[in-house]
Amino acid sequence: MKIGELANATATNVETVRYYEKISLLAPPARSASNYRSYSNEHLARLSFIRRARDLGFALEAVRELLTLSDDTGQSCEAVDQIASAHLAEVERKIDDLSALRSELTRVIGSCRHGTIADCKIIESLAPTPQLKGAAQ
Amino acid sequence: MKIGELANATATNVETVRYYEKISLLAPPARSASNYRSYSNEHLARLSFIRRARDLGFALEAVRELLTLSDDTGQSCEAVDQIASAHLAEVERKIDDLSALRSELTRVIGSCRHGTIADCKIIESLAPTPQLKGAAQ
DNA sequence: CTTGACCCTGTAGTTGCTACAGGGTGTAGA
DNA sequence: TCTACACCCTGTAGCAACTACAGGGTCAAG
Repeated sequence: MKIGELANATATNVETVRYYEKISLLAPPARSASNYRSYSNEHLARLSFIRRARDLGFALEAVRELLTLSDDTGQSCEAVDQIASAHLAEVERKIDDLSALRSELTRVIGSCRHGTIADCKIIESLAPTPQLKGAAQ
Repeated sequence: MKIGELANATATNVETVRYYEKISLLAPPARSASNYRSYSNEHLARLSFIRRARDLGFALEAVRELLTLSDDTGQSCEAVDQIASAHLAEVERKIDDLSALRSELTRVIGSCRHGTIADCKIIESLAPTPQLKGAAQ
């Protein structure tokens, strides 16, 4: 199949497919007489795997490792579990960070009395020790 | 004060300070005889504002707008409120996305029976229609 | 007078794409 | 047959927000 069909089948951008080939995440396919890329079902399966992993938020380097591991069917899946767990931990860390951010933003926005900038509690909470402004250097 | 002192006072990287100057977020300071940057307290206040806004997750372009607005003390703070609220909405969207991701990852990892890759539920949940593998192209 | 900490400019790297520019190919309709 | 159009090719530059050099200069202490 041609690159456009593959891209379509996996909801991927054509440029992204070529990018994956460039960084050796996807093997270079055969070429037609007119130099068009010609993909096999193996390529389709591989790209689908990549897409699914990306949808789960895995970094490209993690996807690369997962792909390698998935080929080594006899090995224990400990390494896979480890990559996924590390990723989950990272996701949880981000959620915690963003939740703290949300609280703070909600608080700051909630204090806004919708007056002028001079009285704006949002600006105030950003401006540190405003009395310094214009002071000697 | 010199760039190192300013950086220290605001928990910022020296390179980041120069970067902010380059993108015109921070005004170019005076220079010493030996061409060292020499910052005023105004610069300190400005950079502290930037840092605080960045800590709250505002994009640099949003910070730029907030800085401009903060100088216009007579104006209504509606625009400020709007920027902050839009940012909060974005943060909430990200939290939702990550929460969904967490659920899915937890489910996938939880199904792992710690056997071989061939039986690995994590790999399986990434691999789409695995029976296609190696099929004709 | 040398060592070390600091400062300077400018450029390239990071992640994961996306968007051209400037070409070639293939097919369907007038 | 011509031509329009959708698709394909390579290569490079751009995005956010820094970070990390390379290859220099400055300054104070010992």
